[in-house]
Amino acid sequence: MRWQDIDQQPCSLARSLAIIGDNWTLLVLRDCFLGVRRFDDFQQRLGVTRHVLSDRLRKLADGGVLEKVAYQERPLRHEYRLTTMGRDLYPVIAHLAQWGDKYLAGDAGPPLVRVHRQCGEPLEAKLQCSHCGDSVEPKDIRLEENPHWAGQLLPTKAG
Amino acid sequence: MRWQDIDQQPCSLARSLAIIGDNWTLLVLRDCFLGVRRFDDFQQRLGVTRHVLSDRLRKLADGGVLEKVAYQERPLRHEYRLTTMGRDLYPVIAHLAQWGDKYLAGDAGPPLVRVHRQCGEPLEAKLQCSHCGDSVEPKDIRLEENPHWAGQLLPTKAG
DNA sequence: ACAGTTAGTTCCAATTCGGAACTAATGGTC
DNA sequence: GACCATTAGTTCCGAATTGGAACTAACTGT
Repeated sequence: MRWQDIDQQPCSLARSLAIIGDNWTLLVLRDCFLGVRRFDDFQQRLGVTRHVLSDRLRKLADGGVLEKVAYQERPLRHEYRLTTMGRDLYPVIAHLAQWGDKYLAGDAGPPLVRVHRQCGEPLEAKLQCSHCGDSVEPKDIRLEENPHWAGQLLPTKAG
Repeated sequence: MRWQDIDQQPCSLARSLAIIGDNWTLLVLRDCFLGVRRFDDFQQRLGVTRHVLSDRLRKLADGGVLEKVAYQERPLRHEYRLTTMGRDLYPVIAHLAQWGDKYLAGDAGPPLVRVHRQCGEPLEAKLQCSHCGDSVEPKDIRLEENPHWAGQLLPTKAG
């Protein structure tokens, strides 16, 4: 199977990765959350080649994560802004950065600290059930298959 | 800059992506959380080619996300198991799958529902501050640079 | 002796990437 | 008017990676 066909899978993770799972794409989104909006700014901060950046921005815009907005005419110029759909990816990025802070920081410690403005404390994100408020680990989750794909999604004991 | 050098960046997200940001890798981890452990099972479920799978499993093991454990000798066979570091990626996968459920599900709805065993309700993950308990959005976060990289990480207004 | 199992490795053509140069549309300066 | 600067890309080429298939290694069972 080719990676580009991964969005055909009946799996929400696979479909998400079809939009944001390419190399460089999550770093583009990191910079979006830092306020970067213009092509050359992305290119200089990331060091990615221009045609790869062009491809990734197009995929993000096609996927609805970013929107391309004209910020001037004569000459016509566009910038890229997060949509609501894009802003909803913030928890993914926050958890991934926190994981890197925990396991991959060097001697100087984490490069950035994310401070919660309202309470002034560094953010410590945990996976919590918003129904009961308890924190959630993998073993606390039971998966229920949508009957439409019954028996096709989960591995069997046989392998 | 080459993607393979991205782990040199002073950015926790970039360093995380150096381990788990390649195509297919997060789908390998999805299957790990479903209990898949063996090479051929990953290969058949994912449809990825064998040498790419081999490469990704090696990177995950080298990165400390999976450990390679012998489950028999004569002939020697290994399986891949999540480490604590690997299990700590569950929030990333849960949020990403939830995002796909919300924005990318087809007419039949999300393929899987993640039920919190303790309370019996479907998991609705939100980014929350574990200090004050409030839910957190991008605009609620202020970034503080580690002085070691002062002025080098965040974009300037000038671009 | 021969098929089956499991975890890979090897080979090749096709695709994608990294690096650099180039284009297009326009404004500002000498 | 000629020339440089800005911005967002596109084009070109050699190198690296991928997808697909076949092959290897080390056994077990019949």
